[in-house]
Amino acid sequence: MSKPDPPGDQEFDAQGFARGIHELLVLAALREEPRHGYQIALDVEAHSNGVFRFRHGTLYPLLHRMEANGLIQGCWSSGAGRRKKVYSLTDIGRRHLSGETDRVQEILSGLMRMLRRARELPA
Amino acid sequence: MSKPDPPGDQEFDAQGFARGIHELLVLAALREEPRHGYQIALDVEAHSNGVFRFRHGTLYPLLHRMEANGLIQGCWSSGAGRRKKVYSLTDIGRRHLSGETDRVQEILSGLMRMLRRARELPA
DNA sequence: CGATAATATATCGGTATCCGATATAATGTT
DNA sequence: AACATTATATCGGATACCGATATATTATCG
Repeated sequence: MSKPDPPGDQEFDAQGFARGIHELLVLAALREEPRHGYQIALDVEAHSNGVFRFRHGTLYPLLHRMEANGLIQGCWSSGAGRRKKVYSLTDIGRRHLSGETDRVQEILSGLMRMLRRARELPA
Repeated sequence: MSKPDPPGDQEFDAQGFARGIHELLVLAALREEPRHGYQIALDVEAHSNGVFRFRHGTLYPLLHRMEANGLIQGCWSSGAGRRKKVYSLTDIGRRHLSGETDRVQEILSGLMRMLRRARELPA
């Protein structure tokens, strides 16, 4: 009763945040301009200094899910060359990104605070 | 072949980090002194400003897993009152915590960098 | 030109995790 | 006596991650 979330618009909470982290990375990667899947993976890897890496078995199902959920929209590039499905943010996705960024940053801050605390202890 | 990890000593990587975040929180909570499960939950909630909360269905299986994996060790308080299982860090758990803290902080830094990047963009 | 690597997308299935629901029981409170 | 809180435990559904596998095009190199 307290969760009227329509399927396709579940939000990150501190609990689910871990699960949804990849989703947020995709949204962030699409912030500037549309990209196709492979590009997103490279982008995320580059901008996280190689810390985050998408596996194929993770990336493509994720993109399908996010498209089904209305966060992104993909269209096949009709040009020459290899077929690519280029994704762009929908309004929902854009709102989602800006809305959740603050919250996730707060979560990360809390997390770093806890880790720092554990570090600073004398023994 | 590249993963000789004995069961019970899997480490966080950027991928698995999300999965193991609760584990790290438990380790951090036990850094100072032994605590029992319920106490750990309250501690984590307090020190994360309520951002992280353990559900029962998450906490206790997690503690059992971590004990089975040798990261923590629990013993039942034999005193009066409600029965409590008091957990303390093992050497492995302590090493794990200090070893992974750096790495996770690096991961979080990378994550925050990406989010900040997405925020700073003009439109 | 033929072989190999890199690009690019897709799906399946095993496994692990999270979490709501449910159960139990002792203690504190009113 | 009734109820809330403390305290632990387990089960099962839902979901996500990821290795493996498949397919096809383009680039590179000998």
